[in-house]
Amino acid sequence: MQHPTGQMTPTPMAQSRLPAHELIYRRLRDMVLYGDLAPGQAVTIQGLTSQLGAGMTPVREAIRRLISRGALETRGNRRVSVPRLKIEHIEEIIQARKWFEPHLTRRATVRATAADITALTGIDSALDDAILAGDLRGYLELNHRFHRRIYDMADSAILSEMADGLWLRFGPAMRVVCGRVGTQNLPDMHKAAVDAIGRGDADAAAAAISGDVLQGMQQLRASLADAGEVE
Amino acid sequence: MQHPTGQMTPTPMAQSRLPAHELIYRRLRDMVLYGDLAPGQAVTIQGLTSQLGAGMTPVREAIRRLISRGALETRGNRRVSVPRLKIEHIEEIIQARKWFEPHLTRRATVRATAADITALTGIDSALDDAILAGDLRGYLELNHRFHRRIYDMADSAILSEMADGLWLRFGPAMRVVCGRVGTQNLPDMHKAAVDAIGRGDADAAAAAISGDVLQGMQQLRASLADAGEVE
DNA sequence: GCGCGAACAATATGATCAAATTATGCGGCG
DNA sequence: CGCCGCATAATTTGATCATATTGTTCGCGC
Repeated sequence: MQHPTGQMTPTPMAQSRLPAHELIYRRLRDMVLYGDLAPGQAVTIQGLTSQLGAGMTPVREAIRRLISRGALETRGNRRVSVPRLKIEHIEEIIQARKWFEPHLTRRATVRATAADITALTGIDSALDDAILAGDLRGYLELNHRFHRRIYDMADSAILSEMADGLWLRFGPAMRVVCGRVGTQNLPDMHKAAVDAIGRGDADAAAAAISGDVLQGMQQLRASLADAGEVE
Repeated sequence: MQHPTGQMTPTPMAQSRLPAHELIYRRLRDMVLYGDLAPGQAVTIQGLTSQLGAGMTPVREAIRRLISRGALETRGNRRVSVPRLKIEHIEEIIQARKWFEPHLTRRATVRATAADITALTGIDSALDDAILAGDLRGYLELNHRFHRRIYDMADSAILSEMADGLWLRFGPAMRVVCGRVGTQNLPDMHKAAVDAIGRGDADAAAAAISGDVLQGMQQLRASLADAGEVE
């Protein structure tokens, strides 16, 4: 029962008794995560207060939290904007995910319940639909949800939070790249992963997830190397 | 009302005026990091406003940032306190550092300059003094500075930030443990590490740092396993 | 043991101040 | 006569605060 920082939304059944700064944070986080905010775009605090109809303080706190997680950055002295992902930062993210993802997948595999398997299968099925429909936003959201479900299964609060934080960094760039490439030839080794997890084969599951992640990250890197700038 | 009589920041040079929320954040972070706040201790926002002589908004933002990094937690619904490190969380931190530290050390080794070596040597020398003097706070601070200097040398903004964030989680517990054990028999494989970095021997450097970190973390785990509760 | 209310602490707002960016106007130079 | 650069004004935006509001805790009387 611990999501005090609120970077994870475990259940969609959220209590509406949550403070405003928490709600604002989640909305802003999702906007970053699923590409509603473009890389380089400025994020003004007063713009958000009017756009979201909220007061200044909750918005400020939400922005600070996003900055703290690397989802936003302060440029120059005070202005805040969505970071433009640099090539060396992608390298770092690749290195990190190359360790985090198989590690968490292994732990998830040995802890997986039947409910977990059906949940993963369901998410992946919905993800296929989104791909076929060309629903970019749906793809991004379901893909993230798939991986985060595995994080949750791993029962590693700290490591999951760290791995999840990486998504905030490549989210905006991912949106741009997918918008260019299209949703058709996106990596999807999810079925192999779910299968391996269901069999309890941690090695195979870790390999499948690693392959999935690596493929996606390398596509991101390649697309970003082409057009060094993404606006 | 309160005009800063001067920017007498101890070590850094002429730092242009940083916003209050940034200064408060750093002070609070250091308090967590070096054990001025005990695990489980409550952190009230109004207490800090009066203690630090600051307004509410900067304090709130600083606290949010610390929560976001796992340095503080919201207990129940609203109250904020320093987290009590649980044994399973230590396991996670150990796993993470077991990957982060050698990775960053390798990168640091191939990028090390002469200035880096002298800096590391200087920090480690001061650290020895602190140990001899039984200066616990000095030990904690210099030990952290030593490792963070290596992070900086690795030139990996994202990974460094993640690795550094882990310190916020075990900082308070580390203080308690060191207070019990004393500063004498604390791990210090720093000299071997600096030596290896100076030789450009990435493998040896990574091994030394790994040993140093593992030793410290295992001591932490052992001490915490003894007295499950730390007050 | 169980409400009830007082005290306390966090949440949220809008006002106010300060900084930075953009717009503007003036004079000199080509 | 028109263009450029610099200085200054205007506007936008961020930082901070005092205060009102809301929710939580805890002691007191029943």
